[in-house]
Formats: sequence, C-alpha cells, structure tokens
Amino acid sequence: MTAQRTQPRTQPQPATARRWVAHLDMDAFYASVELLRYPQLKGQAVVIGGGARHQPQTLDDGTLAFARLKHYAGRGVITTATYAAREHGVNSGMGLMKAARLAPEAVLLPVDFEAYRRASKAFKASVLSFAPDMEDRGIDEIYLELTALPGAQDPVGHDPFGGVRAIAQELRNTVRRTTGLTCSVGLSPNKLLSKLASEMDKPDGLTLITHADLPTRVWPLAVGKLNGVGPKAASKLHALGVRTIGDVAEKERAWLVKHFGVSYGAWLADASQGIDDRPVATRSEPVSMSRETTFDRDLHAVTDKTRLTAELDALVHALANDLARKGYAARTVGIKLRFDDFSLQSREITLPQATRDVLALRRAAGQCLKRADLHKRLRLLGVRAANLEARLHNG
DNA sequence: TCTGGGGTCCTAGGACCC
DNA sequence: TCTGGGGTCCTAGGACCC
Repeated sequence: MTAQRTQPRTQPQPATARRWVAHLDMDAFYASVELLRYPQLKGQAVVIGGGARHQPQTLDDGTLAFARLKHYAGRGVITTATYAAREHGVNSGMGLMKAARLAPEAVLLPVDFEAYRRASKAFKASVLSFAPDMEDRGIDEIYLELTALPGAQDPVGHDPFGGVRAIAQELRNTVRRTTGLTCSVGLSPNKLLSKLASEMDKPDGLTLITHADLPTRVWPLAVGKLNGVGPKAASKLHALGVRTIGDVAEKERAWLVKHFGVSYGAWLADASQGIDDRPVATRSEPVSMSRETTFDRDLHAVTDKTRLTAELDALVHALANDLARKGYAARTVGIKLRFDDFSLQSREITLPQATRDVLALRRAAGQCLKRADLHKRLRLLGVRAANLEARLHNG
C-alpha cells in the first residue's frame, strides 16, 4: 500500500485528466413525488404500489381520506416506500399483502407513472443544462461524465477534489431548486464506484471515493452491493466463503474464472479492484419493447380461454401502439408466460419482415402461444417485440 | 396472504452456409 | 463409410437492474 500524496496547488495539471463520473439517484423517487402532491403525509409511513383502486377519497368536509395498507387485497408489490415506512421493514419489491402485516397503518397510494415521468423529465433537464454527458438509467437514476467540465480538475483550498465536489454540490442544488426533490450523488473515477458511493449516504448525500478509498470504504461492503452481483451470484459466493468485496479482491483471478466462467469471473476480479472502463452512454437505441399483465387470479388455458384471448388482444394493441408512438417496427415477436408455480416460459418467432401492424403482431403472438405448454395455470401473460427497426412514426 | 412491469445482456444448442 | 472449422442467425432460458 502506498501513501496517497495530495498535489500542491502550484503543480500544473497532469496531461491526462483524472476521470470523474457522477451517479445521481433520486431519493425514494415515487414516494417523494407523491409527498409533493400530499405534503400532509410528510414524515408518515407511505407506500406506493398497486392499481388505481385505492385513490385517496375527498370527504364531505373537504379533507382527504387515504387508503391504509391493511385494507389492501390483491397481488401488487411495493414500488417505493418512504424512509418512515422502511423503518417497519418494508421495501421495494415486497408484496403488498406481506407489507400490510409489517406496517398495517401505513398509507397506501396508487402508482401514477405519468406524474413520475414528468418529474423525471424535469430533473434530467435541470441536470443537462450544465452536465450534458448524461446516461439515462431509468426513471430516477443517471450517470454523468464530469471529467471535462470547467473546474472539474481543480483543487479548492486543501481539498484536491474540491472542484468536482463543488460541481456535484451544484447538481444537487439544481435538482432541489427545480423539482423540490432530493437526490444522492456518488462521485468517483467510474460508474461502478459512483453507483456504490451514491448509496453510502442516502438520502440527500454526496459521497466521493477514489481508488485510495478501496480498502477502507469498499472492501468491507457485502459483495451483493456490487451492481451486477444479484441474489444468485451472491449466494454462490457465500457458499464459497466469499462475503465481502474485499474477499473477492483477495481471490486469484483464475479461481474466480474457474467458478464463474471467463466473462463473469474476470468481471468480478476487476470489479473488486474498482476497475471499470465503461463509458457514459449518452445515446442508446431500444432493443425490445414489451407489455405484460398479471391476472387477478390464475387462469386456465381451456376454461378461461375467452378471458385469455381478450387479455392477449389488449396486450398486442398496447404493444402496437408503443411501437407506433416511438417509431419502430419489430421482426421478432414473442410471448411470456408465468405459471402458478412462478416458473417462466417464453416462445418467439422471427418474421421475414418487420411489422407493427396489430393483426400481424397478433397472428405471430398466437402462433407462439400455440407452441407453448399450457398445462399449468397462468399467472401472467406478456408480449414482446424485438429485432427493432426504426420507422417513420406514421409509416 | 409471498413475489409488478419494463428493460438489458449472456449462454448454449441447433440450423444453415461457406 | 466417415466426418473440419468458422461464422451468423434463431430460439429458450436465466441473471440482473430500475
């Protein structure tokens, strides 16, 4: 381990600038947007999820009555919970029924994607105005390439990274001023470390890490904190006695490759050392589009045939609409089935010509369905379009 | 009383072609 | 009768992420 020297202020900048990437993550995004609309709920345990049935009701005296989690019945999951609600042990992805046992008095609000999309556009636009190299990571997250921004390489006082820290601070101020929402920012030499950093001081935090911080701030973390290590890989690593990122870092690359394959093993080795060269991708074309729905009860292919056909029609219509609205046609059409035992099955077909015609899509989806094994009851049905080709919006 | 909906990327086998 | 080595496309499934 070599001691990290801070550069004297008088020293000229190195020819190769230090890379700085920010990861910006909105705090409890959906819930925070709802709190802007219902400020009287501030500080309370609030959970977002499920359909529009549990919309708040206006009482005779003009006050709003909110639905409580304990009254929920259905198969929905939590999309977001306020920090007050998380203290009860509920969190994103948890079934609402299960959450109701943990936090029965929590307020339940339906998901309003339109509102979140509007807020998302607003915060991204505010950031773009002074950090134009932005990668979209969904509705509430972005990466920003800050390396070349004015001041990013400048020290401030005794802080060698004061310049880039000030930029990040300004980002947070801008987001808060234009949207009324807080975010957490991670700042580091790459996307992987910045993603880790943004989680270190949530909500409303700003965390800067460099490679020098690896041993003290990254290696003690559980391996599952790495973006790319999910439940499967984590439990396999645990079984091999590897629990922290530092444990991974101590393993030989060859050992990791032996257990996890050339590609994933090598990635693990690099990731544990904080190595990540991925660029911030400012533009990207969609690869696929899909629509799916979980039924209120499990359906049987024979006895519920009429219902199933109607559901498929609706999904195909929605998908055709999405394709037209976004200006694409698809050559591959597929279906996705989830059964009552939660197992998945998919079928797809590639057509000679790309299409976004409802009837052509419906025919292809029907062919896929014919090839599926429909013995078990169906929980979910989905349709997918892939092999996308850009088309005129009205063509 | 478990487990939504929208995505991306990877792997692996078989078809098919040169 | 025995039997190569690529490369690309298609399909099914699975891990992972927001």
